[in-house]
Amino acid sequence: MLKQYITDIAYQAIKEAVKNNRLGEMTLEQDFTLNTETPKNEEFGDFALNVSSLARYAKMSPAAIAQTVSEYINTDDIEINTVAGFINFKLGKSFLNTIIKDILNLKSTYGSNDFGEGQKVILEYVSANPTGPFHIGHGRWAAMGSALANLLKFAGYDVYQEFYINDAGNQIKNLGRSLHIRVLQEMGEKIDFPADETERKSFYPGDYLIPAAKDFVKENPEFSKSLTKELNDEQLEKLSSFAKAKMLEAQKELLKKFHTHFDNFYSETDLHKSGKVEKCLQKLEEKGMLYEKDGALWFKSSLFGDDQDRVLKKTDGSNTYLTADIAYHHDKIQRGFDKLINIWGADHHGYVARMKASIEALGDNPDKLEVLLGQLVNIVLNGEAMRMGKRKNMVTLDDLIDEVGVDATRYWMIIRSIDTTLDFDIELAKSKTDDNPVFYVQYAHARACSIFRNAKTERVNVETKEKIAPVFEETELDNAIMNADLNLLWTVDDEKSSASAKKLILKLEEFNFIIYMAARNRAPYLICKYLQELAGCFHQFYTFSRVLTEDKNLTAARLALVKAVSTVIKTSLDLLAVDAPERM
RNA sequence: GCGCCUGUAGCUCAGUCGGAUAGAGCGUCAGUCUCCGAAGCUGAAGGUCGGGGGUUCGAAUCUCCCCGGGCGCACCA
Repeated sequence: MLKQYITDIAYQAIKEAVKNNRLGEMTLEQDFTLNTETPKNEEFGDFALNVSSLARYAKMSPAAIAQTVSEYINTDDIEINTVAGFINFKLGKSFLNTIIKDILNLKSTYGSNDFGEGQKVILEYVSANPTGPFHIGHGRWAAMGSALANLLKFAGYDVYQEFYINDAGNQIKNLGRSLHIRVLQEMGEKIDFPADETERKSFYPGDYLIPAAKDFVKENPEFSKSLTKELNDEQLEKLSSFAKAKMLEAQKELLKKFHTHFDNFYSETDLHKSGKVEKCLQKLEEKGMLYEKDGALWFKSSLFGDDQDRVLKKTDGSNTYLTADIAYHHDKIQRGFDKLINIWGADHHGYVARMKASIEALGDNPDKLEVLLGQLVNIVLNGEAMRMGKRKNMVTLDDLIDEVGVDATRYWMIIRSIDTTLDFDIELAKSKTDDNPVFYVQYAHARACSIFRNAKTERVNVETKEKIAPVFEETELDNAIMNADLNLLWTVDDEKSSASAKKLILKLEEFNFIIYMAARNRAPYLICKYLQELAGCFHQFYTFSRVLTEDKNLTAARLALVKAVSTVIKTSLDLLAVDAPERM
């Protein structure tokens, strides 16, 4: 990427200057970092390097350092000037043309890099209980997780996506007992969920079990008839596993619809059956990490930075949720992953310390686990925020998607940094106006595509009814673009046209840096931000530069730029798994 | 009380892990379609970066103390 290129040039110059004793007391052993940035004010140049950080070593004024270093920079086609402690670089046309050529040649791989060095990453997200439909929060993790997976792959990681099914424990029994009530209702019995608030909490009274009950009765008529208000273990087991399978199936279907792909669904029940949980306990025991107290088995997690020790085996002999989770994460490491990245809701942040503690206790590096804590989602309806999680007005993800569509839902779920609470404004996400960044970006892509359509099809002048011949035959269009003389972009004597073209090309180049930053910070929202800026630059270019003209050569040059733009928009939207429409 | 996140323009948010005059979108106001999609573009107004100390050449950014908001502190999952 160009930023790196500039930084390298500057580093070489500093080296030369030091060798010639021009930088005061500066030596090369000194620990300094150079940071090339894009200036806020574009009049300064295309890139800027701040050398103030060298002042303390050189014992010279930043301005003098900038001046001296700039004398040792020699490159073709870059203009250099210094202001105070800054060295400013202005790129020549050859650089700009090369950027377009690169994009046209690299196509959908433009922007990718090997930052991840092929590290094997297991990315775990959503991991919901199979006890009901997803709520809106799950939607944020699903959108963000799948976008992050795409992004990390693009940045050179080897990513494996996994969904941990929390299908063990009491909640599954509660689900079975809830289905039981719905089945009895189906059979015509007058029965309902307990009215008492606390008792009701161990049931799932949502309507979504009604269709499941209908299916159950259809598939198990005799069994259903034999059911009474009292359940034996065998019956409960049958009901529970039926409901669980139904819920899981619905969840999988929705994930698919939501462009979220998992390589594997990992069942907690299977984990228990495999004996891995017991094995993991043994391992902890052997390492002296366990002790008994008050009839329970405890893990010395406080040795590794946790606030307090944690119970792994309850007094009744059963394992806690944590026990299975420890075994699960241990298993991930055993499967050979270098990096365990989890997306958890902020309400689980207390678990990070104990999870890391368990990894360390089992003899691995706790830094292998990276937990991304996502702040929660509020639904904003008519300008009023509704807390999610309140059972009454819980909006399911399915409802939300039906209301605003997959694309807009995904985009809005990704648009904010994971650290901030997301206000999801339903009306705004639905709106097909310029308030809505999704449409702004998609429109830019559609507009670019429409230029290509027009370039090769006959049009009619609305005013004169005259036919306008296509600029290029379909067969020659691609060739014309690939072989365009890009210097023509700069020969027109229209200040605004060339300025907007240059700004646009530099924005295209910035994509490399954005991918690097977004991957490094695990921050897919940066792609949204970038897309909006890129779309803005393109719209501006479009207003100042007519693409389809009678000058075939100029048209080809501008089409090449438009092609580069649509390529990068498409690549970016693909990373977000949001559609890039050719017309809207 | 302890822990994590957070407070930046009227609103929603950026701010590249200490650097140039703090940015963008929306909203407001003023312009802009005989021509490739006006779902667009141009311009203007708008901020003592929650408050106060500290660190240094330099702080929205680091540190400490207050104030406000969200989430969590189970032998539930």
